[in-house]
Amino acid sequence: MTKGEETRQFIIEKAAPIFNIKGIAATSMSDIMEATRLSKGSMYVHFENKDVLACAAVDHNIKVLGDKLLSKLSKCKTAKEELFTYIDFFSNAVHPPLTGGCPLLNFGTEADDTNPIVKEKVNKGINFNQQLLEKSITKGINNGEFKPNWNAADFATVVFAMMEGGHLISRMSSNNDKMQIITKTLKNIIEENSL
Amino acid sequence: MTKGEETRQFIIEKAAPIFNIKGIAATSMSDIMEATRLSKGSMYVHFENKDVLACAAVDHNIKVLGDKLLSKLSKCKTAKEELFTYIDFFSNAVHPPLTGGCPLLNFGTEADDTNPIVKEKVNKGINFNQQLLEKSITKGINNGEFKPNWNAADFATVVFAMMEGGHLISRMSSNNDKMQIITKTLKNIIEENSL
DNA sequence: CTTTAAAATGACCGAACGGTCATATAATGC
DNA sequence: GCATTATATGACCGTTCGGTCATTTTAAAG
Repeated sequence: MTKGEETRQFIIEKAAPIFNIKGIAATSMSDIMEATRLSKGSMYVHFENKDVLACAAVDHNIKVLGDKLLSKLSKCKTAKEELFTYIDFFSNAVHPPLTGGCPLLNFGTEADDTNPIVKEKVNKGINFNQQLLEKSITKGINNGEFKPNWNAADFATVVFAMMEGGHLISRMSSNNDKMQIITKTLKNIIEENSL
Repeated sequence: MTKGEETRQFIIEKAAPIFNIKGIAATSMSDIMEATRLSKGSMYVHFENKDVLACAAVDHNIKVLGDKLLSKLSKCKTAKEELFTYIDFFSNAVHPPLTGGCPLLNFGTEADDTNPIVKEKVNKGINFNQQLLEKSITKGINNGEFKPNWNAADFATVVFAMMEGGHLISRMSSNNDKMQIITKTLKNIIEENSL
């Protein structure tokens, strides 16, 4: 990795949590300068403008979160274990895997009506999550862990939606109680569909 | 209502959808000037600064949405009707009741780590929704519509979380299919708990 | 109608914004 | 070690930001 690539990566890593916490619009290039201790000119050597940097930061946040999740999932043996691991991974909304909370929720709501590029990145991230869940369920059905008539795609959507909704509720109240109701409910449904 | 109060209200009504669509940070006073066709000085007669106007716009968005919902709910006879009406009211995320989507989601994620006042407004809005749902369920249990062992508070949380999560998914994909899975699932659970 | 207070105006302010560029420095290939 | 290219710097630019204020216009009260 050349010096330039190293610096570019360094900027992204410093910028990513700031964008996730403050949002794209509310984050200034000065914020990134302060965090990286780099000059303004240097930032523009590696990113042609703020939008490009913001996009790179969005990508990085989503990727880091996905990698952490995949790392946990790779240690699972059964499909049920995978689903429980997924739920547990996101179960603490007050102290979530990424500072600032879920980037799909944060960037998604901000980009919604204003930034189609970021919106599409978030959409892909959501689909990735749902497909992960669906694969685990299908795997569990195929190997006899789960009831064969369970609708994998539908439950994948339900899990993702409930976790994101619970995330919102618990972050707004700075209290994880409601998120625990969500995780408990989801785990009960999984148990009901286990053989 | 005096002229001043009228103008203040007029500004709020014009500003509210802009804040809901663009977010607080990305909305400028110039945006509001353009929408209201009022001078900058006039804005500051009625609002001491942008934060105060933004708070008023957040309040207004949440109130308008709540009023629309309560209006629909007031026409319901049974508890089950109330729950179905709640779900149907939010069932179209691509063309939601408020332009820009759910203000609790929009302002909540933006305010999360940066604006404790707005965050608390959103928190109150979430609690209001959950309590509405819980009351309907409790009412249905008490009048024999629903199974007596149904956990009203828990299901209220589940409904709200799933609707918000479904809202996010469907808005990011600009497609309501996933939201329909959510509503179908919720209605099924309600039917299962009906007597 | 007159008086007085409230509301509306737009020029103006300093600060912060995103972005540029000549210059200086450091890394890289020969 | 030298030449060349890539990277880093910070002063600088035009624009927009949130916000102020003297002045004018309008509404409200007597």
